[in-house]
Amino acid sequence: MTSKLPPLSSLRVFEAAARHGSFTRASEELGMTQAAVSYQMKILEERVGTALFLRKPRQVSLTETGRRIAPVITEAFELLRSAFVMAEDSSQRLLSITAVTTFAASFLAERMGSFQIKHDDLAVRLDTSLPLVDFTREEFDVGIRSGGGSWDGLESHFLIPCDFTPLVNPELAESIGGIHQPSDLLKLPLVGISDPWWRSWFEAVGLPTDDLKCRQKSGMMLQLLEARAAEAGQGVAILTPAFFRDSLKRGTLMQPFDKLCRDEGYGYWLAYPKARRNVPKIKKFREWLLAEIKEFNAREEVIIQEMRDSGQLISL
Amino acid sequence: MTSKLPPLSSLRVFEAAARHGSFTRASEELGMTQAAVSYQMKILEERVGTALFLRKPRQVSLTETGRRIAPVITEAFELLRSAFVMAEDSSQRLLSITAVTTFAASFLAERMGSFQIKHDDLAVRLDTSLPLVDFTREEFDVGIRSGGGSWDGLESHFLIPCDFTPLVNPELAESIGGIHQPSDLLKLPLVGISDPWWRSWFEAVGLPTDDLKCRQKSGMMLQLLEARAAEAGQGVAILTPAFFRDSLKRGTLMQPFDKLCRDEGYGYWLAYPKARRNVPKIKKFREWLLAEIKEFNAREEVIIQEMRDSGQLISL
DNA sequence: CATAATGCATAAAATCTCCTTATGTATAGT
DNA sequence: ACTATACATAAGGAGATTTTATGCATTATG
Repeated sequence: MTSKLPPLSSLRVFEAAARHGSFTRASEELGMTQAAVSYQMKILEERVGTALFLRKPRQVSLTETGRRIAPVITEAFELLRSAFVMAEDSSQRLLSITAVTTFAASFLAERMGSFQIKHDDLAVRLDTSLPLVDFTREEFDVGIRSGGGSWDGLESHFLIPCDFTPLVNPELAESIGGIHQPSDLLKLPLVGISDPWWRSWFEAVGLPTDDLKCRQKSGMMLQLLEARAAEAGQGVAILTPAFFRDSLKRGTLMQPFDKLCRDEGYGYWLAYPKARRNVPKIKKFREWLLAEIKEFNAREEVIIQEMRDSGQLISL
Repeated sequence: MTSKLPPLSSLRVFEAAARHGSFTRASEELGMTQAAVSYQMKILEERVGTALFLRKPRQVSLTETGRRIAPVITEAFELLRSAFVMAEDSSQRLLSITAVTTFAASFLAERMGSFQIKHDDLAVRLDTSLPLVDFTREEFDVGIRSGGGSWDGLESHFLIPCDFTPLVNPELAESIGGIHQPSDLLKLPLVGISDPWWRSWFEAVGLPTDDLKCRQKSGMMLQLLEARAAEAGQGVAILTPAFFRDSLKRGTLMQPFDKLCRDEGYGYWLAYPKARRNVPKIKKFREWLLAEIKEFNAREEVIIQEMRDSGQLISL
């Protein structure tokens, strides 16, 4: 039923040759030699079983059959071309981001606007529902992940480290007469008590951790919930303060100590398939994001310095 | 301007894979291995810069982009296919014959009708204006030529030999008291006096040929004119009697002697490009023509025998 | 729940296609 | 006649495509 097509390469050559009425001219357009065009046309004619060109003295001209199919072939190739213009267009117009919730909510949410303004030709889809996207299975362009930053087939750029320190609602802190040393924290409920970050942090400040049971998974995914709980005064949470500058500034959260712990080697990363590193929309996003991160880090330094200077942070 | 197309072979594969939603199924349709399909899709996606399929557990599905271009690609391929169906159709529907005038006028003219009836799906173009067609330069399917039967790149089938003998208008013959021996012919004007056939024939019957000047070219092309002249009583012509059975039967021409000369190895041939021997319309024509020739030869034998028997032919 | 079957990916090796180079032929223009 | 143009052809090689063989993940089955 599906009548077999002639070699497609010969069709492309035919299309050009028919359009120019000249093998030489066609070869120039296609960037190949005249001999190659001649060869391809021979192949094609043999395959079709009919002459498509008449070899006149110093030129070729289409036969009846050739004249009949030429416009159809040309149209078909124009369709193909248009398909790929479409493909580029459509695939360039939508940037799909999958990001871990915390990062999306605290970092991206307030900054995507600037990206949209800068690249108003790009629509953005930001999805936080999937934990660790496999780019070959899900249709995303880039991902923001937490982890070690080394994934198979993926290019990754370090964004920010997983720093953490206890944050607490100031009123809650006041209710126990303020927090002056780490052990004061134990007077309050610990939000996310099974988060391994707690153990790390307590160990780092020299407190016993025997009665802390750690869950397997890091609480990074849950930071947002824990932060809300802490803001609501339900206890102390162990969080990445950089993500909660707003709350810290507003005063719904405070950071008692300057002691930050860090998951060494772990952090937030931008990641995308290596092979697609030069796709324009990905390039645009990468450049924008890394610039934002740079600015973000610079600001963090300033803020932390200010907090130290103003005595808001108890240095341990 | 002409945005470069991805490898066309990969497009064909994509078209099938998209249609089936399965690499394995596509590979079956295309008669290649599943690995090849997988490879081609990888190539294509790299080239386009976007995933076209999502690799789900036990199946693949089109991405947004893939879904967008798939129907366009399919349409393009359908166009291509249709072009070649058209090509076959159109090239199969018209049979172009180039034939030497004599053969066309005397043999084909009265028989083409039977061919048309037998193959009423075929239109026929019969052209006698070109002497020795080069099939690479002129758009003909088959040719009927006279000559040795060995042409470069052409398949050829012997049709009938170049027999010749003098023919004359019976009334003209009567005007000199009838023709009883070859030398009687000399009493009449010889039409086409410079035709080399005259020399051959006179030599064959033992008459001196000193005063005959021969032209280079055989008169085969001119037989028709000479025949008309002879019929009109303007002289004796040297002709292929098989071509003039009508006139002989009607009595506008008569053949005085049974002595036929023959250009050995020369004759009328059916010829066409070797490569096209299996093209249906050519096959049809060949088979029809060879059958007609067979029948024609059988009839000739009968006619000649009858003429001998009835004493119309003087045996030399 | 273990096992088989299905569907795709990948690596290595074998082909095979297609292109180039080099040359030949025919023709048109000078 | 001579030169330039346009196409054809042959040989050789580079590269693309395909196959084979295998692995992996998932679904279906006993």
